[in-house]
Formats: sequence, structure tokens, C-alpha cells
Amino acid sequence: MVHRKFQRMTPQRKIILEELRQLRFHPTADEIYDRVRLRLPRISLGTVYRNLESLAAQGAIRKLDMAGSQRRFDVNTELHHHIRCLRCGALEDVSVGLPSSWEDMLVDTHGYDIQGVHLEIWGFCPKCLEDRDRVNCQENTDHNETCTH
Amino acid sequence: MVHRKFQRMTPQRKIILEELRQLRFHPTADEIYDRVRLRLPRISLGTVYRNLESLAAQGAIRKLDMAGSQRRFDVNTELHHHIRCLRCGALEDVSVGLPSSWEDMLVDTHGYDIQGVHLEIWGFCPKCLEDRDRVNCQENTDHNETCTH
DNA sequence: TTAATTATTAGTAAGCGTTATCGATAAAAT
DNA sequence: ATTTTATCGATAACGCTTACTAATAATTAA
Repeated sequence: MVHRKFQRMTPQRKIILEELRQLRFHPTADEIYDRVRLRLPRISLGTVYRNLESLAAQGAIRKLDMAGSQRRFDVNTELHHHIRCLRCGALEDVSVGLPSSWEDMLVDTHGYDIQGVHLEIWGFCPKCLEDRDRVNCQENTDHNETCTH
Repeated sequence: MVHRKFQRMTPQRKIILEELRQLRFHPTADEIYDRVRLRLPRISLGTVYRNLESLAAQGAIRKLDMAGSQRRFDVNTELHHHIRCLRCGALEDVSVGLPSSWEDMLVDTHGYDIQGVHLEIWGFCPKCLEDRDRVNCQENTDHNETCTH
């Protein structure tokens, strides 16, 4: 008996969805805002947030709450995980699912009724590994923070 | 050649660490603040944050950036994962580590040099599963949000 | 021991990402 | 045609965290 509110496909909502579909890397709200503003210069950031929220509620997109950082939005609504490059910030989908036997073990051990799994992996992407070998950043104390761009 | 700054064990830092060790469930900064204030009524929230930060830098505690929620702090500095109850908000350590074969597969598939893995699981804890059977909340649209306390 | 340096403090302001409020507007329902 | 409702842009408020400030106490250097 869930009452699903009627949603209008306004020009704003349509363009937000279009731009989100074109951005390969799961963008943040303000990245989407910047893109959308090129086509709708008078749109407000609140409208972007409001529409991303309702699109997520409707199941058209997926809201990603990443650990310790800005929220991101994903057109891929399938359940999947993410891997992030600590150097360039790239956020990729992870193609390999968790083994179901592992989840079963969790249920047995903790007795939880599992509703969702959120997995984030951090590392250095192949491209940045190359760069790291070429350009030596190691005299800096923290590669992660000094080399991010 | 990492220069580690000298750290003083001030009364504030000492008490923050003591209280954190006594709180079983990974507390947030303001939960720690409330506890510490009972012993140091004039301490400021900024001091709590500052000390939690430096204790984490020094490796005495672990900073947990949970998806979409407040930061939490953990005295368990071993690498481990977490499971959270959607109803009562309990946050438990997960005893079962990820299979190493799975991580190997990730490296092969994506070519990343993996630095860290962050796994969060959501579900209903055994205690809340019981309560859910006793007290019927199902006429509400969203159990997760209405029943949290 | 005395003087200079440094880490730390409490208090407060600022920052940042997100959400809520508001009157106005336009689409949908009656 | 009239009412109802969703949505809008603009802006204020919110919650959590960090940065700034002058004051203070611990450490180091002279």
C-alpha cells in the first residue's frame, strides 16, 4: 500500500537525467549542476538536488553515499561496487561481485538480516601507477593529498 | 624520512582516549564530547575533534568514514569491517574477512594497486528482528526511517 | 635558571555539502 | 473555469567539521 507520488518530467528533470547519463564518472551534485547550467543557466542548485533525490526515489538513478566524501550519483541502478583511485580520483564500477558464500557466512555468524552491502576499494589506477613511476613524488609525506588533481 | 610531530599527552587527550576505550559502540565525535564533558566540563568540541584527529594520525585509534553519516571513531585499529542495524543503529565489527582470492581477482581485472577496502553492511540485528515480529510497523512506508531511535 | 619556542587549549567563526522554506508559476485534476 | 498539486528559483537554515584567535602551559635552547 505504498503511495507513489506522481512525478512530472519537467525540462529541468529531463536535462539533469540526460547530463547524468552522459557523464561517465559518477558525478557529484555540483558537477551535474555545472553541466546542466550550460543548458539551463537559471536553474538553482536546490533544484538539482531535489530532482536527483526524486529520480533516485523513483529508481531511475542511484544515490551513492561514499565514505567521507561528497555524495555521488550513478545511472547504473544495478547493485555493484566501486573502486576509487587515490591519486586522480577516478571512480570505477567493480565488475566482480562478492562471493555469495561469504555473505552466507556473515548471516550465520552475526544473525543479521542483510539488506545491503556497500563496498569501496581504494588504490592506484593503472594509469597513475605509470605516472608514479615516471614522476617521483615520494619526498612528499603524503602522496594521496599532494598529487590529487 | 617522515617527520612525526611530537605529541603531548594532555589531560584532555588522555581522557578522550579513556572514554573512547570504554564506549563499546564506535561513537561519534559529539557522543565522545558528551562523555568527556562529564569529567572536563569546560572542554570544547573542537578540542575533541583535534585530539581524535591526532590520535588517529598517531595510530592509536581509527577514524571511520561511514557512508552518508557522521564520522565514527574506533579503538580497534586492526583492519576490519562493519555491520550496522538499520533499526537501532548499532554498529558492530564484522569478524569475517574478505577472501583473499576475491581481492586477487580484483587486482587482475582492474589492474589497481589496492590500498584499502571499506566494507559496510546494513541489515536488521537479531534483537530488532524479534521486535519487528512483535510490534508491527509495516503500515508505515519506510521501516528504516520511522523506527530508528 | 631564564628565555625562547612550540604544542595545545577554549571559544568562536567560517566552511561545506545538503535540506528546508518561501512565494510564484505552471501542469493536472475536478 | 476553478481548484489542487508539483515544481520552480532564490535564499536561509542546518549539521558536521575545520580554521582562526589569543591565552596558556610544556618543552627546548641559551
